[in-house]
Formats: sequence, structure tokens, C-alpha cells
Amino acid sequence: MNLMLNERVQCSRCPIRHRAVCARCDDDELSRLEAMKSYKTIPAGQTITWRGDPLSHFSSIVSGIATLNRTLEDGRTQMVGLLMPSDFIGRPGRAEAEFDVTAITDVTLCRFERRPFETLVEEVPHVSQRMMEMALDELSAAREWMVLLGRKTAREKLATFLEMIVRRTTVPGQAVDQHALPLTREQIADFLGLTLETISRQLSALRKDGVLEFRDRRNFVVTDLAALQAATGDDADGGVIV
Amino acid sequence: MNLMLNERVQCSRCPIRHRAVCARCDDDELSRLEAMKSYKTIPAGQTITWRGDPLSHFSSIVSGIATLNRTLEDGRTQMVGLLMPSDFIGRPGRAEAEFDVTAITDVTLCRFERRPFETLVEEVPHVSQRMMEMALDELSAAREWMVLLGRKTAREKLATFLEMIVRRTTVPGQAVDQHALPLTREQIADFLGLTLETISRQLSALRKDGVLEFRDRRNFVVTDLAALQAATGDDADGGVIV
DNA sequence: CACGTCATTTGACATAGATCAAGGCAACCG
DNA sequence: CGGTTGCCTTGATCTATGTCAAATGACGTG
Repeated sequence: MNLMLNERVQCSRCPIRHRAVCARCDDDELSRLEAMKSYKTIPAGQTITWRGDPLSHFSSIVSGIATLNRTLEDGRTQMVGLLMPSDFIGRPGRAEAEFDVTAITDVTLCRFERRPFETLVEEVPHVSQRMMEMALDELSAAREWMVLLGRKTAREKLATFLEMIVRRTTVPGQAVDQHALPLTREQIADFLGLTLETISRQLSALRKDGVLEFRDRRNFVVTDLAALQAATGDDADGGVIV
Repeated sequence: MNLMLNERVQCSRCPIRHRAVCARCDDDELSRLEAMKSYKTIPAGQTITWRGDPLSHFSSIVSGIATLNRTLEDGRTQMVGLLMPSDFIGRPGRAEAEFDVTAITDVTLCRFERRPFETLVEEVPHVSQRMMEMALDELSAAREWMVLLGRKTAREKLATFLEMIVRRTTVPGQAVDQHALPLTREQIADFLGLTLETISRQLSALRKDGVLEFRDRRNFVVTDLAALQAATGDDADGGVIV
């Protein structure tokens, strides 16, 4: 059953220790989580859960990137979330997955069995408090994305997406000017509610307008950050934390 | 300062007692909330908070309907939430409103001052647990809406919206066949990421196709529920709780 | 190294929905 | 009771983006 189990990593040394559901836990609480957890690695491209699957586990993403997707009857698909390390998969109180979850890169999960974790949420306030914070943050992000999907033009959508990549990738103090697109054109299209052709055309347009340059198809440099930000259609104050 | 204060209502008799942030609280916890709360009524049409406003209070909606909106620089607006009784306004941990909140009907709020409520969230697990549940439910609803905004056609969007109204309005056991539209055509358009003209045209189309009939501009009867559900583009199993 | 596969780009054309414009209907008000 | 106002409907036209199709390039494999 437990294919691809990883080496056990101590919670105290875990890379997502201070951002995941366990962020607020003290040492005692952490050892309780330590006793419950198991690791699992999913190879890139594989689906982690399908909508409607019974949920045997909840998980935190330790490393890698995954997407949350919904597909309509006729095949149209919309990405509804981009999951990064420390993000949580599953909904305590629900026994079924609501969306498809797919590993984009290899993904390592820190997993907890459903029932014991639900008990933990009841008993350890630090967990429900942290999950509340995380859910509220994601809710804000989802609402920002609703504005994008409902009202922004193709160029604004793409600029918003790229600006988000740049913001997440940039390490303060370090002059990283090259950024990697973690997704294919088609995946970006599913994220932005567009088609892959429109993505390609708008990327070319941004290139022609001197906003970006491409090193190769997956790596780009922002040559005019102000122009990129102006193209998002958002107010100057920004504020999205996602 | 406290204009329009309502009569004090005992928590134990409150209509949203079992659905709001206080749903899981026991009598002791409830009396603590009772001591903190104040009521305020906002007349229809008035904005409750503007994005960027400092948040002095969090609130639960006791009665009435409000909307959560975001407006882009150039005036395009997108509704990102429809707030009904028991829904919560505000985000513990944030001192500023992230979206505009507008009263559609007269709205009565049960309010808590920000600081004391944040302390409460730290100290009373039943509150953070309930808020986690509510935030996760809203997150699911927001994600469903992202699919609608990103991928559905105008007709599907409208059918989904109307089906939601019908589902929320219908009382089990009671044969209510008439339903009221709580929003103007323009507000519906802002909710669905369309224009008011498209809403009007699609409503006419649904009428011509024998799916609906209008009593007047704000009240309709579903003459073919199966057709309405089929027009949403969703899988048969439904599942949206919103 | 030729071949197949897959992601991407680009072009030509189609269309859903936006935009612009005119008019209708009901409620309210002086 | 005539006029104003707000909401809604409908028509004509425009356009951003989707759809269909073909070509290009990168990459891995036998």
C-alpha cells in the first residue's frame, strides 16, 4: 500500500514547520502529529485524488507543486487552486474530495489519516486556529481570482499571473531576475480561464512590448516590471498575498 | 456613534444561533459573546465597509442580504460573495477590509469589536473550529464560482445562479414554486461576470424555451426544473452548498 | 541520426458576448 | 395626472477571444 514512502523527517526540521497546519503547535502537540504522520511522494503528472474519491487522508504539501481542478461534463476544465509547499489538501468534516488534485512536479506529502486528524482538530485549538487562518487566506486569494476570471482581459490575466510568479519567486535581497514558469501554456490557460493559443499570443505580445524576454520556453526575465504591474489592472497598492 | 441600534436579542433566541460563528458554543461561551455584542442595522443600498477601511468590528449577518465586491481602477466590478444570514464579515488577523460590503436589503448585524473578538478566537476553540468550518465551506463555494466565471457560458452561468436561488429558497415539504430575485439585472451581471444586457437576453431566452415564467420582473416560477438543472452545465450530482 | 512526440507559435476565420443606442414599463412625486 | 426616474428589454453592430489548422522547434528514443 505504501509505495514510495520517504525517509522520515523530524517535524522540528521540517521545511514547512512554520507555515503548515502545525505552525502554531508547541512541542507536545508536534510530537502528537509526529506520531500520526506518514510521507508519500507522488511523481509529476500523476493525479493525487479525483473528485468524489473517498478521502482516507489529509495532507500538507512538503515539496513540489500541485493543482486543484474541476472538469465540466464536456471536458472544459478550470484550475481553482495552485498548491505549494505548506498548503493543505482535504476538508475536515467531508469524506469525499471536492476537486481533482494533480501533481505538477514530484510532490511529497505529509499525510494524516482522516479520523485521527479530525479528532486532533477537535482537541488541539492551535490546529483549528491555524487552519482557520489558512482557509481565510485562501478564501481571499480565491476571491481575488474571481475578479480576474470575471472581469479581466486576457492581457490583464496573464500579467497578473506572471506578476504573482515573480512575487513568489523573488527572494528579498537577492537579485534573481530569471523566473521559471511552473506550468505549460495549457495549464496556464486552465488557470486563467483562457485557451492555450491566447496564452501564447499574449506572451508574444508582452515580449513585443518589451515587458518580458524569454530565455527559453519555460524561463523568462522581466525587463519592465512597472509595465508588468501596470498591465495587471489592479490598483497600485497591490496587497494580494495569496 | 451607535446610530440605529436595535433591540437587544438574547443569543439563545437568535435566529442564526446554530449556523453562525457561535454555533458550537456552550452556554458559558455564549454569555461571553452576549456581553461583547452590539447590533446595528444598515439600510438597503448603503455600503457597510469600503475596501481599505480600518476594521473596527467583525460581524455576523442576522438578517438581510449583502454583497462582497471588488472594483477595478476603471470601474469594472465583480461580486465575489453573496452574504446571507449567519455569514461572517471580516478576517481575524487583518485590520483592513479587503472588499466592499454593500447592503442589498436592510441588513442587521451582530457586531463584535475587533480586539476582544480576536482574543476570543484565541481562547475559545469552539469559535475557531466553527470559523474554520465556515471558511472552508466558503472556500469551496468560491472555487465552484471560479469554474462558473472561468468556463461557463452566459446561459450556464444564469441557470446556475437561478438554480442556486431556487435551492436556497425552497423549503423542504413546502411547495413554494415562486421565487424572488434578490438582485437587479446589473447586480446579477456583476455576480456572473457578464453585462446587464446579456442577463436580460438570457432570461428572455430561458422564458422562450419554457424553462421559466415571470410573474413580474423580480418574481419567477420554474416551469421545467430538470431543464434548468441541465442548463447549469454541472454534473447531475450537484453538491454545491454555498 | 532519423523519427515520433509533445509543447508551442502563428495564421485565418467564427462567434459569444460586449457595447452603443432606443424605447418601454412601473413607481413615485409634485 | 403628467413628468421624472430607475430598471429593464430589445435591436444593431463591434471585438476579444475561441476554434480550427498548419508549421516550427525541442527532446528523447530506437
